[in-house]
Amino acid sequence: MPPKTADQFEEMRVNAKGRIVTAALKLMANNGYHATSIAQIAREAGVSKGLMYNYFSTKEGLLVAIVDQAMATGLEMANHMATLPDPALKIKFIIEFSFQWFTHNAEYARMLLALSLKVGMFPQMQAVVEAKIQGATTFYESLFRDMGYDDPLSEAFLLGATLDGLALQYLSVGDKMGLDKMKQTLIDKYCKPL
Amino acid sequence: MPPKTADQFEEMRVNAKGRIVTAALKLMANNGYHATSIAQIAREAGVSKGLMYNYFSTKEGLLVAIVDQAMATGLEMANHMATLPDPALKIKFIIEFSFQWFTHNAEYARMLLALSLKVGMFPQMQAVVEAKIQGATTFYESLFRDMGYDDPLSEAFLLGATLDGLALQYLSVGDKMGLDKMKQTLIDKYCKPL
Amino acid sequence: MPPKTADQFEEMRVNAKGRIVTAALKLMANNGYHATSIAQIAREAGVSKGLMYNYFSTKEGLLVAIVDQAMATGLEMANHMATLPDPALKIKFIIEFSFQWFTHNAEYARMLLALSLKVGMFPQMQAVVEAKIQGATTFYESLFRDMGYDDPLSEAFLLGATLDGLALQYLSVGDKMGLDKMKQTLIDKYCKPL
Amino acid sequence: MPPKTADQFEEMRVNAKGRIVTAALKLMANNGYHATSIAQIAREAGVSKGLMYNYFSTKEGLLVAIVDQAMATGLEMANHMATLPDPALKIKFIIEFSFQWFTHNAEYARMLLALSLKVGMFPQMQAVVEAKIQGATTFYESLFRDMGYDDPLSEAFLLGATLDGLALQYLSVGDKMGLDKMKQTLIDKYCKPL
DNA sequence: TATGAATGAGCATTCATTCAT
DNA sequence: AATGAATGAATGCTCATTCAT
Repeated sequence: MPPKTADQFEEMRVNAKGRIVTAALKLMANNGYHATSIAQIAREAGVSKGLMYNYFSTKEGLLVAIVDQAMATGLEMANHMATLPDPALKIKFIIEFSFQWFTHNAEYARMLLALSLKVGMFPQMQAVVEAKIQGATTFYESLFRDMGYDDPLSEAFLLGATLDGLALQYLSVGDKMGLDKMKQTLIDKYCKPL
Repeated sequence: MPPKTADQFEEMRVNAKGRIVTAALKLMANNGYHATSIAQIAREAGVSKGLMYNYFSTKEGLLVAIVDQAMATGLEMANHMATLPDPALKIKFIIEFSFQWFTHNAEYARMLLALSLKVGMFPQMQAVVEAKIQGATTFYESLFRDMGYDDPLSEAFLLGATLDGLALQYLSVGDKMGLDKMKQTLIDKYCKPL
Repeated sequence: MPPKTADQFEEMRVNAKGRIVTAALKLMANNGYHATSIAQIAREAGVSKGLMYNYFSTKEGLLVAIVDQAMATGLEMANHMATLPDPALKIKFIIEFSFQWFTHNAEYARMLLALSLKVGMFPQMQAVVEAKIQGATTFYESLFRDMGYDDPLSEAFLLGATLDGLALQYLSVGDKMGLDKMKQTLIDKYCKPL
Repeated sequence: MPPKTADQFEEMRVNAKGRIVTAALKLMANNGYHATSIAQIAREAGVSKGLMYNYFSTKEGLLVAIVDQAMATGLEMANHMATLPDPALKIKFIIEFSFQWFTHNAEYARMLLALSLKVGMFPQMQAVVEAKIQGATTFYESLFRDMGYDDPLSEAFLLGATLDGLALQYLSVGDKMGLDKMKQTLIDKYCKPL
């Protein structure tokens, strides 16, 4: 047996850690944070319960890692959006992407929304989340400015809040409002030339 | 004939029940429903765990009592609104009342928002909440119709979602957005003649 | 053994103690001792929980009272049997009465049988039960002697055990054995002239 | 690869599981299923409450394990019996073994008897127990058929019931009946040529 | 790095019993 | 003799976390 290189160990570590995060993400997205036990995650990841505590000191630590991973989704959206030619299309894309996302990742969205209400309890997360919102808002603002809005910052906040609120209502009472029509109304509102 | 009078018993009941509800409200608002245990509530209320089950058959039953109490706030708003002369003023009042309410009852609002994300877990509550939302939406719709909006139902949903979303963001990251300005923007948007 | 007078029955109905015992008997017979709560008994008897402790110092005390009452059933059988002309008919009657009783008072029988297995835990009851068995056995023995059996005492024990055993099996797995046929077999065995 | 070897883990499991079953058996036999708490069993086994749920998913599961173990005793009897040359001897052996068993395993027998009265409450067990009884009865029937009885099935049931009934009486009031004589009477009854 | 047996505090709920009146 | 609010210990069960190896 040749001695393992530091690289190999590192790769294993990353592997196990990655498998754990992936498993936790999947389970928590489907069932929520409280309803997902460490034992389930370990089983899903094909790893022992004990090992999880080598990488994450608590269940909450795992949660933070998951939220980090969730940010990747935002990135994906941003990348695609960069290819679109004008601000109206970009906003249209944001709206459509949001609806698509929270309807197709309902439990995940539910978890993140619930989490955001407890954000004060997780100081580590607070900063990350705030930076994210800040970034998004600044970007939305620039879009609204390009479109010639009077108060692009307020519009940016409002659009963000409205999308969050729609997700919230969808997740609590389902599609009572006619989501497709709602989406169209929103697009009409924001993407027409002023 | 009874060794304690009916009045005495009634007083005891009202007293104890009130203490329990108050304690439960305070704790659940601060920590959430799941993170609040029956034992904590009993301790805070200065009452034995067992007694709670004289008044509420389950933990969920206690929750329902609290939410019912919350509904009273909505009634208060509705009653005041009825005295206002025209739809634009009514909508203005709704917006102002909402901002006022979620900033001055932050922990309460946090609880209700978090709860709405778990509403599927509380079958007893689902129906009550949905009926309430339905009623409010219908009323908002009539206001927008009176104001001559093309699609008053969609506008009603949108306003509700936006207010929820603003509360959500306020509760998670605080007043990063300039709530007062936001409120004005919203009022301008909705209460001007078309 | 005079029959109960109408006065005695009336008194029981009016009398709180009587109502409690009657209620306890009914509930425990239907649902068993453990599954019957003091609160249920009080409700059924139309009496407060507190009052029950004026008459019975514990739930077990109530149990003893019930078993006493159960003895009345045995008396009823004895009285009827006394009118029958010969030992074979008496034994036939005992057998038929037993089958009739444990099939029509299944939960009551279940409770008494279960109780007899715990008899050591209720010293008060032990003596009563033993006296009862002793009396019955002596009587059975005299019947078998009259019928000319070699070892009437053993036959008496055996018949008692067999009837208990049949009740036990009926109560645990139901009528897998064909109770009617079983009864006939038993009658043929014991009531034919030797 | 594992840091404790599989063998080590296996040994721990067997050890702990055995201690739990032993403790549960002792306590339930003495006090009954309902009167024995998980906490008591854990204390008696020198194990934490939580650990019990590594091995038995519910209290009833533990019960099933105990009853399964009891079934082994029946097997022992069956195996020995198979070596006997003729049906009369086999029946004699069954009778002697039964007496031997319930007098020397009194508390165990008490538990199983009490349990059989509650079998409806344990759906898992119902089927197992019924299958076992069915098998035994069929076998007894074949013995009585070989001995030329008219109605071997009824005789099989009757013998089973009588043995159960004798155990019941022995366990509730002790050896008032002269068990040795009783055994002889029973053997005389069943094992003589017709 | 990795295991999984073991822990123990915690959970919601039940119920026989007490007690001030 | 009678009430029923109040108690508190107990129940079966869960699960994040620890630890010897």
